[in-house]
Amino acid sequence: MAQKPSIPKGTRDFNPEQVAKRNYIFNTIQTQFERFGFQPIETPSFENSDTLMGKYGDEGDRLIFKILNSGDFLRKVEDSLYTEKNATKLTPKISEKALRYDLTVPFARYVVQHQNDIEFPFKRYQMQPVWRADRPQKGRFREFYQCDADVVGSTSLWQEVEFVQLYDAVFSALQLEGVTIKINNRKILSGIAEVIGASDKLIDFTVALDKLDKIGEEKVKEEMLAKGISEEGINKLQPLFELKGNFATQIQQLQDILSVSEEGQKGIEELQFINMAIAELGLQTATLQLDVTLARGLNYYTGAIFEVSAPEGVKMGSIGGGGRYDDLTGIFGLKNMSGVGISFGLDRIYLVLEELDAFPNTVNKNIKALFINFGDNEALYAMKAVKALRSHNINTELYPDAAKMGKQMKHADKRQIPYTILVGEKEMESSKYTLKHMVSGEQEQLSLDKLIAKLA
RNA sequence: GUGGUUGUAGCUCAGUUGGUUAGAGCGCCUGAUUGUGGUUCAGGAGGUCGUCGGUUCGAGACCGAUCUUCCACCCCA
Repeated sequence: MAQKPSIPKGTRDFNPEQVAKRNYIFNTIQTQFERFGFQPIETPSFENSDTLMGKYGDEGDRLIFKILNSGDFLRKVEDSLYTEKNATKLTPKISEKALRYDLTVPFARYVVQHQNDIEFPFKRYQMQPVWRADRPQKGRFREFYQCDADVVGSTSLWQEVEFVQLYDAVFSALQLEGVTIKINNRKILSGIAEVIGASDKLIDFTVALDKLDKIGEEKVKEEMLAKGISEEGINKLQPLFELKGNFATQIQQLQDILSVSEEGQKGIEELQFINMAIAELGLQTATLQLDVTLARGLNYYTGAIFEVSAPEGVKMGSIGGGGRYDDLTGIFGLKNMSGVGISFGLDRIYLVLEELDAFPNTVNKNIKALFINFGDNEALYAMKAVKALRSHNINTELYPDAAKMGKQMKHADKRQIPYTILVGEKEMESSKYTLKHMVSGEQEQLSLDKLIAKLA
């Protein structure tokens, strides 16, 4: 009868230590979000399917977890549709709800739905799990947390500047030094596509360009050619493959390439604005880097595109991403509402901190001392001390059973509790408490006041 | 969704061309030690070899399916 228990692939249980570490990351991000003026909202874990479907491209639709209708959901399905076995057609008939795929689209829905109650510009943050029916890999799960901060209702580029500062603030607070904030602009990509006569193939063009790091110049050219971009156009890209120098000099070179594209020029202006502001304001530990091959979320980004990569040497995909979307709420019927935002991948940040051994020791919320139980008389006496310690904000507890002392000590040892406190007949007579430091093994006799002073 | 990979005790892993009762280290339990854990010593428990089916006199090993792990694509945090 007993079945071997298991959890679905791509999901995880978290033990107390892991939860403590995750909360540390959550709290750090939350503190910075609030410092920058963002306010929290939450949305349901599942949405109506039509809210989500079609917002992330075909690939995205495939990765959305659909929720089966309740009841006798097959009864209403026409026989012909059922026997056709076409999932794309059948799914909408048997599933009307789906699990949240990211936090941005539900946020857009939220803004449109509550537009009359929202004071714009609206800065919100949201830290909730999202689900993707992806095939799991390292740092890639089917249930994971995103921590998003977005602003809607402002086209000001100062927002982009703020988000670069926010990324820097969070990763500095996490003592995760050396992350790279990559930035690009949709208008630059459009401009380049325009210049090479491939405006209608923008997505194909950028998807290929995005792989430059991974597969190299030649393969990128091959892929572009295969997607129908002319050889002449690809030749015009040559200067792009040879971009060199810092942010400002790369911008200079881009300016030459994009001189004939109005949209490209606009993108350059925006990047210049952001770069100059950041150069003036400075960053604590992160680096801002122009990356013209960066092409994420093109289904809705219209201006800046951000991606954060882990410090060099850590093998991990991006640990954050974001960008500006001029018309995300448009699909829900609210026009002219520009948004810009960033996301932190909690689970990946966890893996990076773990790999770099960068969690502080203080994440542990363990109790500071365990009272040894010598029997009901002694336990009642000890409980009074427990109560006194707790009233001084000292985390402590009494071992519940009068078990053998060895067992109780071992329990304290296993839980890595720093102190044990012994209160037996001897101590009760002298009104003292025997405090044992578990690492050194040293013991001392203390009055209650001294005990509190020592552990507080 | 495509291609590959992994699964043996709580954990990490051995297990020969298919051959008796499947092993080790660590961990766990008991005792040496009825007011002292982490060290030591003695003893002990624990596995339908991921699951289902097939080949065979005989399967942990070979074959198939399925689930799971990890990796590369695709895509993405």
